[in-house]
Amino acid sequence: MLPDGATRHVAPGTLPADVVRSIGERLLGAAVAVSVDGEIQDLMTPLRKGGAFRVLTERDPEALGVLRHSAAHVLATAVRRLRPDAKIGFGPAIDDGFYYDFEVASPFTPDDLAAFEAEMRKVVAEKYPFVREEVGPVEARKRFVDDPLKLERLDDFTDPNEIISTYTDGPFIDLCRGPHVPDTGRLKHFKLLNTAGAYWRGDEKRQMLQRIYGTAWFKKEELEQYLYRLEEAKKRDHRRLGRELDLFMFHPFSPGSAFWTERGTTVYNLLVEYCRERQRRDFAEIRTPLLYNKGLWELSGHWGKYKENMFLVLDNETGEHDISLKPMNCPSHYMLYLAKRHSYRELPMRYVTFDVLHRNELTGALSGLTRVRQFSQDDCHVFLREDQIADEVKFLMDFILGYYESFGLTATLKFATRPEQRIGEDAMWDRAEAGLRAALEATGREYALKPGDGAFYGPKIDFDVTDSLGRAWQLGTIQLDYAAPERFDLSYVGEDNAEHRPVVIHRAVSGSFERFIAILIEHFAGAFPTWLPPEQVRVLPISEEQAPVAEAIVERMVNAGIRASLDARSETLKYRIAEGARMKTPYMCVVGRREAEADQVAVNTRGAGEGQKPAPVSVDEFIRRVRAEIDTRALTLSAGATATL
RNA sequence: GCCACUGUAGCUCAGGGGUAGAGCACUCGAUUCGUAAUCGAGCGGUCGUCGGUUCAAAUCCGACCAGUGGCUCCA
Repeated sequence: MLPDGATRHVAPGTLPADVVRSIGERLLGAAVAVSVDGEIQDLMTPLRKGGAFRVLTERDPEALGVLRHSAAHVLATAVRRLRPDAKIGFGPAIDDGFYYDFEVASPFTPDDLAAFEAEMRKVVAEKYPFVREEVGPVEARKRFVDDPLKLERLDDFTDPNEIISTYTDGPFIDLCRGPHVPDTGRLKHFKLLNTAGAYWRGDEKRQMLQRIYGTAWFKKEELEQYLYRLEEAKKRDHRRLGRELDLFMFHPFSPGSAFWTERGTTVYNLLVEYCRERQRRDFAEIRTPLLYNKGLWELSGHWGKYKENMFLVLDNETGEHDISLKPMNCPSHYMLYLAKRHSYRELPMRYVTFDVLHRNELTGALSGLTRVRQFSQDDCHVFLREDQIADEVKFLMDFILGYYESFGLTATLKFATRPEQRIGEDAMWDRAEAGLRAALEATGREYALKPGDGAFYGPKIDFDVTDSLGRAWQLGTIQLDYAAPERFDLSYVGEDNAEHRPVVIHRAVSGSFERFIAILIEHFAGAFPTWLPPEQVRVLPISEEQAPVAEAIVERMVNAGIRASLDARSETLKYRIAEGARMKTPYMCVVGRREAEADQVAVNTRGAGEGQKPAPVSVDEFIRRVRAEIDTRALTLSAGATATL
């Protein structure tokens, strides 16, 4: 069945290429692959079933994955030519590109990368067809006798009747499911990007392979756009903007912990305040200690499962390292819950805290503000009855998504189930997963399934936001926990006057303020909405003559609760405008003779671009508008508008 | 923690066995300016740290520290 409704009847085993040829010879030249009932396959894999048949050309987004997968093979072909000793691992297509893993005696250098790319261009010029063959496991093993990694992969095929496919392009053969483009000549616009180490099969106990990353596109402009996008993303990088906007810094004396400048601290505190404000009504804020004896962690299970990540402190009296900085808040919240008897009437009970946490992250895992050793979460623990789970999850989800929305952020949802390393019995996990999933589905939102990705004490829903480089970061989370109430013997008194076991939900919204700020910096490219930046308004007198008037205007703004400052330096207006713009100040108010006489300011709005026509607004009116923007936490800047009100 | 790369002035970077460089920032002076960097002068670095090779090391080699990109882990 073709998209136009026509049908072709072919025998099973017919090659898609033949079907495409029957439609048109020209189409065959443009075809990259075909889609049969939504499944993508290449032109040289025999058809096994009929169905909706669609020819994929360079215009179809699904074809890109096929191209990139083939690009990985071309890369391997080139590497094998220049480094015949290289053993091949896996080489899939990924978002925006592809990679291939190799096991080699000595790692690749950047020079090698250039040589491989040049060799790839030769392989492309040679236009080797991708030839698919289907063999049994025994024959397959013969073909890869010299490739131990491929042999290990073949160990997974235990059925002797299994059909295994191989693809050959010129001198290179790979164990591969496909699909592929018809020949290596289809690959035109590509670039190798970098090398990296990667554990064989993602297992840190196995040997480290050398991975080469690359990108490939159908059109030259697409490749150029992609490379341009990478450059632009770097300009948004929160580490760079953090320095340029003078928000925070890092120092080798405390790797993984941020030093917040005066400006950065202002932003940080504003976010904490905002977060606190949104939770004032429905959550109870508490504070608990930072240091604990190991007894608490033994009770919670962290001592066994999480000790590697905890900073241990020497107890001078015992001479033992049996005190630790808390890496999580949960156990301390349970302590406070345990201090009283609770009625079913109190539930759900929500404890929230902003305490500082420390986690001893691996040095190689640290990254700017997104992965640090010291941070604060807006961490909440809800104690509730089992029958309240669905309502509570909905409440928390609405809260989290509403919070993101107020920043213009959107998150993707993940449902993560039991990991291998876990506490609690399977029956408990069955109940927890079913309960959380039901609550999640009741909200009707889309989500991705992440099997085995749950916390060691329970399944969770994660809220991910991506940074400017496309890396996903977990911000919010909702984690269901049946284990902790057991371990800590938590209880409440029910309607029946008997003791019952509550359920605990762990919840974070920002993930951590550190990570959240990183995401916000990149999301706004450093240009925060009016309520958030350290400096909201900068007032610039044109000459010394207006300096006293400008100073008085700043005073009025500050009294109105606006973070305004004066720039009356002996520099040209041009210079001061440029600097204010570089610091991404929302408004720059110029005061010249005309404005001074009329009690006005000429407002330059951030983002309006060079050569904008500054708007004269009365000082009182401008203050009123900025205040309104701050109070509503508006995401756009409009206080500079000239409209007469 | 593992693999690769990087580390030169506060920032961005050039230099690459033989006297340490630029622009910006900063300080001072001049300029008082109508919208995206005014001119001049000055200050500022034992070239990440420690060791080795060498007549001589910022430069070559090694270890360590930190950062970057990945892997593993993870808010």
